[in-house]
Amino acid sequence: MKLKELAGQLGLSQTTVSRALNGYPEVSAATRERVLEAARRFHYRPNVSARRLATGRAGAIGAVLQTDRNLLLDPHYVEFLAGLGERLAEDEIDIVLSPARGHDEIASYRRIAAATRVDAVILSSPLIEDPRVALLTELGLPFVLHGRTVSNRPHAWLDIDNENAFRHAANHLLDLGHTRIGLINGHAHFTYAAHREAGFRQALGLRGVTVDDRFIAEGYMTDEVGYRFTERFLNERPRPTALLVSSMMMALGAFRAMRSAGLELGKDVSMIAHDDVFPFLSAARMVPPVSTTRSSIRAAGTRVAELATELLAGRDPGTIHELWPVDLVIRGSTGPAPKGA
Amino acid sequence: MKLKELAGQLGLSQTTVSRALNGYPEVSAATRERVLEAARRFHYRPNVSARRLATGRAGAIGAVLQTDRNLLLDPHYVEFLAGLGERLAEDEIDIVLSPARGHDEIASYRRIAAATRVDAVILSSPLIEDPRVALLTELGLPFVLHGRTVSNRPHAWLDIDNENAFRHAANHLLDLGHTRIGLINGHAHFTYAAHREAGFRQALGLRGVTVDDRFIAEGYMTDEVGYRFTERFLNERPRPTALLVSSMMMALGAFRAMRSAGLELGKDVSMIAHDDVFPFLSAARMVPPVSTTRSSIRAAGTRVAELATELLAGRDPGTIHELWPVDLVIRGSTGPAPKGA
DNA sequence: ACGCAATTTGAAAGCGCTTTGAATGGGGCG
DNA sequence: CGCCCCATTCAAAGCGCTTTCAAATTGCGT
Repeated sequence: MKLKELAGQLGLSQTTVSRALNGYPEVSAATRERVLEAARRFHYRPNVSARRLATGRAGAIGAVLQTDRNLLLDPHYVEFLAGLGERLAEDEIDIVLSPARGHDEIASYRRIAAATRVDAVILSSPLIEDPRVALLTELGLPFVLHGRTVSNRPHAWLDIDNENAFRHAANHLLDLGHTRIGLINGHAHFTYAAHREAGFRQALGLRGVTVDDRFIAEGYMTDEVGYRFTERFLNERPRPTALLVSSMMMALGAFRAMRSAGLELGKDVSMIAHDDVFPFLSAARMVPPVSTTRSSIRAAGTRVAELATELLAGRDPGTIHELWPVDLVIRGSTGPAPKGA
Repeated sequence: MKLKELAGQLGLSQTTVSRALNGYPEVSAATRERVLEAARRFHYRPNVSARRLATGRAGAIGAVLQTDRNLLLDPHYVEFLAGLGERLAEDEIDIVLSPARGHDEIASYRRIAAATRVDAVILSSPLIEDPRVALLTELGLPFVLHGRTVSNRPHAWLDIDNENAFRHAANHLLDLGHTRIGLINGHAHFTYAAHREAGFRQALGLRGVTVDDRFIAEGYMTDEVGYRFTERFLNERPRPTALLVSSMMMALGAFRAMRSAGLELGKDVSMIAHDDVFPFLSAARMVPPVSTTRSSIRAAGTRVAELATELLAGRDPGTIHELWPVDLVIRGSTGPAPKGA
């Protein structure tokens, strides 16, 4: 069933039917209702390619899938994509995935821009200085950045306030009397990791607590890495009495490492982890429940989708900046620093 | 630069230029070369939407992203997507991602079929009896299944020989004198997990070794789950002397659990894990190197992409069946059963 | 009643490509 | 030398939708 046929059935012109379907105002309410009803009845579905050709829009947004690094980081990325995709689906916008090997990532973006198959792209996990912003600006390909990076080009971004989140978390631990606090972080070249470390250091610095570099570690945000770093930290003497952890994945490993070492979470060692709110991984339901800095990465994806839509509607990227506050949720995994530790 | 302009520049008709560009035979070699050169020089890029409209093809293949279950299974899925996408990219075919909550997965496929935005879809991680095959057959949406399921509808699939893989692996352990062998598997409703268990049971059965159900476990294929099951197994008395593990992710956890228990891999406990060949997770480089049943899931993605292309070219889905043999790679993690265990 | 503006509808011209069917020119053959 | 066939090329007709511009209808004030 194509538009022409539908129009024929209704005894109307394609023009009117098209307008009725797309919500243009110059159609009478009665006609619109009639058209919508008929469209439903005949299961009319506009042909996307035709629409795209006529409007000059691809109706799709691109995302690059790094295929040779960080695959273990995926749960975070996929969760973000889930939020992004769910929101875009409402507007009938596709999300098209371009796999790219890390080394020719730049080439990938060039290809995407040249291919004109997407109206915009989403950038994730930016580095502290990320060349992609300049590149896409030059290519004229609209984009929304999830995270932040230094750049003098005005561009759209949404980020969570990692620095404050970890500052607050560290402060909370300091308030509880902890002074030997470890940080298990993502790779330091990522902005979010740098921000978290900065917040952490500032909190300690303001209280005159020296940061012990042996207790700062960075790596892939996986269970295993969490385990290894925690194990290493706990073998130091004196060992840290509290841990700040960048991901719930890592926290799982950290938790097991403590148990292996015969230490009790929330008593012998306190922990606050960053919680991206995975549906299958509830910090609240763990035993003990884990204190977290919490911010739904899926919600961020949803919002980024909206921002992308606004961008395509013509909004100036330079005006699109959102910095989300992060909740600090205190639960059983944090307790006063043990006395004689 | 559009086709018409390019044709104008060359003093040729659109027809000829289009044919030259798309490799049709009725263009003289000289003309073709001239056209290709000009296209390059003017950075000509065909408009995808126009081409899609004219050919009636979406130029895209769909993949559904389960957003509320199995996200931890993602590394496997994403690795598969990477292979799929890389191959499809060569043919300028997009991969579009449709996020779907598990409960309305069926609705998602209906929506995808109705929207006509993709020419085919890829099905992953099939259940033993998977309703999607019947659904898509009825909807008339071509698809390729990665894995297998019972269905009387002829359909295209590619799978690895999980049953034989685990039979061989189990046989190898039996040859080494192991009789108490544990199986740490993916969820049993997935076909691949069922096949692996079947292969495992057959091998033991043929040697008259009874399978101890306490040593069979299934769960998400993550590090953590591997750790927990292994820990549980090792606490039994007598404990298993060997383990068959469905994923390298799980194997990492299993390995740590052994270490925690003071046991040495390859001596006190042997292990063979299934290796999907993640670029960042090399079984060969571990200490000790891990024996594996090996089959690159990325390569499978690549091949599925090719099969999908053939499907779209008109090949009968009923003729597309590929069952890949799986290598058994023996390394240091397997050794003779300990004497007095 | 009449004229004018506002409302509603329609015809037709694209959007940029593919593909059908026809035209052109040159070469081989009798 | 004339004819037929093949290799090339082209003009034009779509593909299914959006959108411009014009036409038809309605409503209103005077």
